[in-house]
Amino acid sequence: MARKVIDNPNHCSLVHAMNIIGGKWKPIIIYILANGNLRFGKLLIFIPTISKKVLTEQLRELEEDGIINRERFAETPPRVEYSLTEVGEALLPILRQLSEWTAASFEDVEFEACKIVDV
Amino acid sequence: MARKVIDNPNHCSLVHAMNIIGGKWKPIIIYILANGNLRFGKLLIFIPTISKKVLTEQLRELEEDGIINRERFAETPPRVEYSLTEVGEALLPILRQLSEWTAASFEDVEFEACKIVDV
DNA sequence: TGCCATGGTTACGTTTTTGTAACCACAAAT
DNA sequence: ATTTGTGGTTACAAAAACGTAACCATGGCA
Repeated sequence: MARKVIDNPNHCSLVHAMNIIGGKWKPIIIYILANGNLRFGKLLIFIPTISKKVLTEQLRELEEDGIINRERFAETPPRVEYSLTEVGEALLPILRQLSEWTAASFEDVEFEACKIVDV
Repeated sequence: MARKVIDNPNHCSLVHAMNIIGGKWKPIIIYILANGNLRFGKLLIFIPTISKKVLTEQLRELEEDGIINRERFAETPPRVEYSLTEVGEALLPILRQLSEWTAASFEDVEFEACKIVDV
């Protein structure tokens, strides 16, 4: 299935950035992976409202863009672990600032409420 | 028309941020308004691929979220000027970092190619 | 009197994104 | 021999976003 991105004739870096992290789920995936490697199944549990299909799609695109690594182990049942690349890690301080900006600018928003819990 | 936002039961600040700036056009609108107040018609020219309808929608939502101001002058034909609020201005350094991150991480992306030209 | 420009709105249709549910391959355990 | 668990894929349907073209109100101007 061909991937759709925003038309970006000027190669604008902001448009490019939004193509990479601008999906409904991608910032959340990145932020969750910031806490360490995670298997596909765990990601599904951490993001309870995402569907298998969409999670797969988002992970593939993030991998294609060099934001995350995908490591498949030769086991059965299969085990696959996702982790941030260096490029992906470099995004974290910016996402954190975005969170801080929201928390500071809007009431009823707590900083970092997307917290990781044990599953 | 009811506005659709991502379900955010935990009030996660990152999800909230993406609800506000995560659209296809919103970061671009914000970045363009960073250069000064602009009338509706000029915005349409600066973003040649957006439609009237969608621009109106995006501006209304940004206004509702306190990111931009809308000033209507009592003239005919009508004149309406859009500008960033303080909250919107606070977003600019973050968007700039996002641009820099993209430019540094990906080839064929120039920093700040979304430049303002005279119209 | 009629026409113009601005900043919209509306109805409608198309495209894109997201969701649902069923299915599959593999090997290990029962 | 059958079941189990993981990490998917596939066909299909629903929802959301986006685009197009027509329309409108206002007052100034010819």
